Amino acid sequence: MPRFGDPSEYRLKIFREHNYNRRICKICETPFWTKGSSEICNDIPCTDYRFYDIPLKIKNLSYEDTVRLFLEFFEREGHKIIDPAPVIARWREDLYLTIASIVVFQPHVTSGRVPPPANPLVIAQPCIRLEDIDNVGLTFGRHMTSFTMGGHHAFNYPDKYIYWKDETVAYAEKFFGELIGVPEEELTFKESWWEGGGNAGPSMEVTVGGLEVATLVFMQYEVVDGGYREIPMKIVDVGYGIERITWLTQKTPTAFHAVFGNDLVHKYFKKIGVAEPDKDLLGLSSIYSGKIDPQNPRSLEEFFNRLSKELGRNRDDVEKTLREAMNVFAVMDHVKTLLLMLGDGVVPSNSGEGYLARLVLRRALRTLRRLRSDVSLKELAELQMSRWQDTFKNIRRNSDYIIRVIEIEEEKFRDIIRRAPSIVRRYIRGGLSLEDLVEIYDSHGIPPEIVSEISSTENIKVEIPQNFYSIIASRHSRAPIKLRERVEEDLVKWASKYPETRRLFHEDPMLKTFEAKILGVYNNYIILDQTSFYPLGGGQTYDQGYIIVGDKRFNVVDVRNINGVIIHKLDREASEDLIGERVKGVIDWERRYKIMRHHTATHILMGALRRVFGDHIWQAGADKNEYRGRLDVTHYETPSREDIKKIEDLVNKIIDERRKITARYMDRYEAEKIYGFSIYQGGVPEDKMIRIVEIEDWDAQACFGTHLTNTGEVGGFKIISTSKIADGVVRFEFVAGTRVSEEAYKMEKSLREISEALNAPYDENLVSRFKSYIDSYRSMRSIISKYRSIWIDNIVKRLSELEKINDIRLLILREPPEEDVARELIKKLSDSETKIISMIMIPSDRGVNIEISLSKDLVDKIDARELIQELSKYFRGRGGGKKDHVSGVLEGSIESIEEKIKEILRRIRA
RNA sequence: GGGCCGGUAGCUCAGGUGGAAGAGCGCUCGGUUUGCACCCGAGAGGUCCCGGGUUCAAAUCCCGGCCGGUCCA
Repeated sequence: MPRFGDPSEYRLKIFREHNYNRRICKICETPFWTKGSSEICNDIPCTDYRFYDIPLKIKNLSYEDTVRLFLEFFEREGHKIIDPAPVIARWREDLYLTIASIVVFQPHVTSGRVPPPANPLVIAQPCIRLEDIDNVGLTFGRHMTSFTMGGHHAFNYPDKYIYWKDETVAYAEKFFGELIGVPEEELTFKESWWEGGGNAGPSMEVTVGGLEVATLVFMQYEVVDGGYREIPMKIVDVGYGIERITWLTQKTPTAFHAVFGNDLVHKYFKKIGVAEPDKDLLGLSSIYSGKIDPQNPRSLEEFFNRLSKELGRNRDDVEKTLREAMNVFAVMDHVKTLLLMLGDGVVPSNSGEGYLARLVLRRALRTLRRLRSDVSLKELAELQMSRWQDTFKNIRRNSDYIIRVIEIEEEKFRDIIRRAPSIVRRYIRGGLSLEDLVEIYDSHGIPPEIVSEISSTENIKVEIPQNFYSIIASRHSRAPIKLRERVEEDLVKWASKYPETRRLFHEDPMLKTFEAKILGVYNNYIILDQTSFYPLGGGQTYDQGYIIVGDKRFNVVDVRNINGVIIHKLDREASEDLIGERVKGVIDWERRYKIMRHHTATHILMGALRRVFGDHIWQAGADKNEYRGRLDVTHYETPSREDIKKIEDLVNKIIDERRKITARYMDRYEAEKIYGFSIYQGGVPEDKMIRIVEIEDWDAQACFGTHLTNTGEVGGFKIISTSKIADGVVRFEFVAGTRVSEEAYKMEKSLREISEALNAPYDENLVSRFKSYIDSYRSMRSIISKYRSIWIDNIVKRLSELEKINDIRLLILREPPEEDVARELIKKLSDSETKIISMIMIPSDRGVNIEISLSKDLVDKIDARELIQELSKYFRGRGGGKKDHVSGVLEGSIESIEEKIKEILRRIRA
């Protein structure tokens, strides 16, 4: 696959007209375009950070200033400003995080199915990328896990051209040259190639004094079988690095100083308890930091060497100071990313997007531990919340939730650390192998550095391989994320030949019977021109019922939706002759109505949960059938009894208020604007017009399902169970309408059974009656234990009366009332007495269960195992045990076994 | 969604090659002692997560399930 596009892709008119020269970098051999005379590409690592020396017109932009400058510039240039989307890509099936501004428009716009909200447009989109999380800090802010991509996009349709490469380069020239004031010879366009998400195209990296400030991508191919095919829509996908530009204009030592503010950086060092590097060290570090390549540990060594040499300082002191500072920067970065994620409602979890939040959080906690800081993450988060809450509204809006969740997660991490020593010790058997290390991390989440700390107290040294985390990664198989259910391919192919089915169930959700025409037949599947049968989808199960054709009746057993064509599965094969026939359809209305009640109840519940718990409640799965509704949501703890009562009361209140329910098609961008992204609870339709189901002033969701006309029709609501199905995901199961009565009956039945078993009347006294039974049960137990000791005393008192054989007393407990007590007794006797053999014999359906115990002094003379062996020879039994205690089963009477054992004992001396 | 680890006394956990259910802390009682994890002695407390299987015998081995933890996507 070619790394670069054809050179002609980059030979633009604008470069020729504006007198740019194409050069090849002497160091990295990358082609680039410049008006200057430099023979190197002006990008790191071929150069140091030279941008500190480049004079600009605009100075000291804050992050917020840069965003405004960028948006307003492109607005003046005819772009419409679009509000940013959440950092959690809830509209994407294949992605958890918004990793670039173009993600906001995928896949619905880029696929051509939905027009963009404006064209061209500009957006300042906060993004999160975790691939380089290990590099954060090391590079002084070149890498950050969260950043804002200043995107300007133009979507060129075959019949509608907006603009392409020349205009894009011209914008960059104007923005960086005229507006920011970068001298023209300092602006460099490096030729490059971009690929991602199945698309590809030439790109150009805009660099200033070693800093890459923008990437201009021209999406024009799709990757097919390792080759490239031109796509009909050509997309300008440009990202300006808002943080980089902020850094460029402020010329602070690190991007963190520029973006977070010097004040916050100072506070972080102070709170964490790490000394800030002095001005000389930091100043020089920043210039050389461009040479650091995190993939190459030696580049870091060289960086420290170079610094200490030029400053004439101790090499190790320099390294220690800077490494600590790098860690502080990493914590700053992680906390900001965490605020953005939590602000958008992610709940930390052991799976899904919640895991990514936990990953960032745990890494911050580990870094703080490495710095030996005892500051709480919560405090550090609060510091940053005041920095960001005006810029990112969701951080302010959900601040209580953010703090609460950080507290909970910190506690969980502390738990792991607290438990770590005993877990690690479990693995230590003379040493710890790599396999042990991997398992400790993989199964218990304890990182090797903590293992090493713990094992060193036991004088065990642990070697941690450099590539530890890639070893972990390689142990895990890669499973595709969020796989969709598949319908058989031949069905899809068949269905695609037919027009979309008219959806009578949407036009009138209360329609019970309908007439239609058969359009297609395929085995036992048929397609109609219109139908009232609801197909499986949106977490609502399909309808059942029957259709009548002439004098034949077919039961409908399954209904599916294939791209708008609804296929009905019948209980038997239908003939193709039926095509064109009129049919009457009848849906199982009782069933459907129950399903609708559960579906509408789900929406009411969703609204209630978001009000009781907060904006972090998102649907993680749902299922509604005629028997019950099930809703899985993201939440950090299982709801208490009080919470559940509150939720039930709230839902029932909404039911009693008879709120209006409306379903209508809306422009998706308008819907997003009015209701927010929370309309996408059950997935995202890839259409311009989306169906919004709204419960008046309570809940609005993009939903395909059938709903009641007002909430009163739900009739009633009861949660029947809640459970935690994964960390951070809570499942609610509930019933609505007439099903509430059925559930109540089930509970009543249990209570009645209890009352019958107690022989007590089924009335309000049942509970106290039950409690008194429990009390008498307890007193019985204590009485029994008294009788037990009487029984034991009796036996002990008569020990002297026992028959002696060869001076050995023989105690036989025949069918004792309690086997366990008898066993306990013979064990105690064997401990306290001498010259005694105690036995238990209990008849069973297989013979006699026998147990023999020897007092300690007899063990030298007699082996209990030999005893049982010998007995089993006579009585066809089996048994074994230890030399002072055996058990087994023998076929014979208790008396005959007793005689035999006496005989054996008499023989012993002989 | 997948992999791995775990579930034993109120708590933290041991036991795990099948053979009589354990420790520390906590609790109760008695003794000792005016002080910050006092000491000594005695005692109570168990569905060894649940269900099935193998076996004379299962906390232990096998299968299924439930619950928790963790890592990866």
